[in-house]
Amino acid sequence: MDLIQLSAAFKALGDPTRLKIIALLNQRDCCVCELVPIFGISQPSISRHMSRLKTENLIKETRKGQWVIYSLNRITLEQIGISLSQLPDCTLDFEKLKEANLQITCE
Amino acid sequence: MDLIQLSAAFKALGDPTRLKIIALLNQRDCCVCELVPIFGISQPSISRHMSRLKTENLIKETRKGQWVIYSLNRITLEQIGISLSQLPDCTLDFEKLKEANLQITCE
DNA sequence: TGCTAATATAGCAATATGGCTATATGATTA
DNA sequence: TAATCATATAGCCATATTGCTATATTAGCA
Repeated sequence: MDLIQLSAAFKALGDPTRLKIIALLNQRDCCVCELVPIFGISQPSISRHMSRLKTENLIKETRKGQWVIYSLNRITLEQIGISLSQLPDCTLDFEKLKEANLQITCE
Repeated sequence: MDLIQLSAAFKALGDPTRLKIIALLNQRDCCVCELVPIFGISQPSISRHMSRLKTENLIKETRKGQWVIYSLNRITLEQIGISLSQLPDCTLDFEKLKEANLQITCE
């Protein structure tokens, strides 16, 4: 997971409503019509949040009759945690800085 | 760390520039004037990103003469990782749903 | 087939975000 | 004290976000 993907995932988690949806799905699968009364916002708003979370691969959906059951994609959530503790190496950036003589060496 | 705080932290990490700043600071402390040439964006833009990261307690600053040395607040970063793997309990929300007879029980 | 329920999409408005330039502030040095 | 370097803040603009309502789509049932 590179920095661009990771920042996009964080952005998706960076909304109180979406993060709580993740917390709810962590407990059990839900459909949109259950989330609407929990949050007290409109059905289309919830639907769009789900779409956003799905784009970032944070959730999966299964149709069950007239309902769409959303469930947490725990693998992605785990990967995010791992990526956060294993941030990429930026040595190249620091080397370029040194070459350009822009590195600060105070003391 | 509650969901509101956590989502704010994720929002701060949810920008490619800020996340890379975090990755850079993970390697070594930096001042603003080193980050400017790395990103190729204006000094005020970097400064504002730092301010945002500081607000979310993700970084610390120390003045060293004319420079402000920014360093990673590893404790906060760790807490975020922990919070992500220990999402809060939402039993109450599900109970309210049940009371209101809005819980879906397909099959 | 026609009606209803659940979900998704389109389009709008208010607000937030992230870039910029200009300028202020703080510290060092001539 | 005046000039300079590093950083921060203010204000502007373009774009993204998040809510809404109206409407389309999809599935189940009389």
